[in-house]
Amino acid sequence: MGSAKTEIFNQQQNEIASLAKVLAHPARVAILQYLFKTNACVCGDIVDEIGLAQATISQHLKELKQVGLIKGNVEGTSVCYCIHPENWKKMKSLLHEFLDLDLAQNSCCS
Amino acid sequence: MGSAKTEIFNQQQNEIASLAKVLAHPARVAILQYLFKTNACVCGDIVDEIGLAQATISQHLKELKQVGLIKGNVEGTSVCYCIHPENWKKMKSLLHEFLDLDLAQNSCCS
DNA sequence: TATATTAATCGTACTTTTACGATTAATAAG
DNA sequence: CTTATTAATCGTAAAAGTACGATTAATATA
Repeated sequence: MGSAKTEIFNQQQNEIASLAKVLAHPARVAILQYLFKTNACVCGDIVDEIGLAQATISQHLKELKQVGLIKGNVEGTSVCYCIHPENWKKMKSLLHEFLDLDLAQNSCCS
Repeated sequence: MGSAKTEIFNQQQNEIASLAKVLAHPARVAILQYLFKTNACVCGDIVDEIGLAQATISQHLKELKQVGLIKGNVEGTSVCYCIHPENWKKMKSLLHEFLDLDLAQNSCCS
């Protein structure tokens, strides 16, 4: 039905999925990398850096902001974006916890 | 248009997005966690463990198999699944590389 | 005040994802 | 050979995601 049955999963599973979902588009990955690279906050340069329409970038920025990975400051007519350090760290630890699950020494599927 | 403009992004960005996309559903997160937990490979138990229809689970398993995170062995009338250790490690290092980008000591957005 | 600039939002078209019942294919058991 | 079991695939409905032009809102400048 196009929408996941989140009720049947626990909070951690849904959180991991939500965070992964926001990383599941190359444009958003590129935006985050660009924000890390420029360090100083950036606004509409993102539109120039990435080759997508202004409306599309704005939409992606909204999603990144909604999960809390970035924050934006209004500066005159433009808006300055940057990584949200605390929330980035939270995401990191949540994903690390999942990614670092122990691999079985022997798997039955050879 | 529903499909991402992958041409305008580099390979790393597209790979990160692809891997994130497969983790972007709680059912697939739950399946992976269950495979880690059971260690020994599992087949249709996954359908019982998670409360989704057999066809839906089969679809999710297909996606996990397509990105290489799991593999399946036919055993009689049932199929045994497990984590693909090498590919899991590859995904881990790719995502770690991205997640561990350095945070700026001072961000201009206060 | 009028005009320019910047970014968010609206409306829309199209694609992909999610979910499930029904069917099919393959193997095991009688 | 027939029947049961298991899982993949098909078909389909509904929801969500992607992208962009056009519009709107807010601020800066002349």
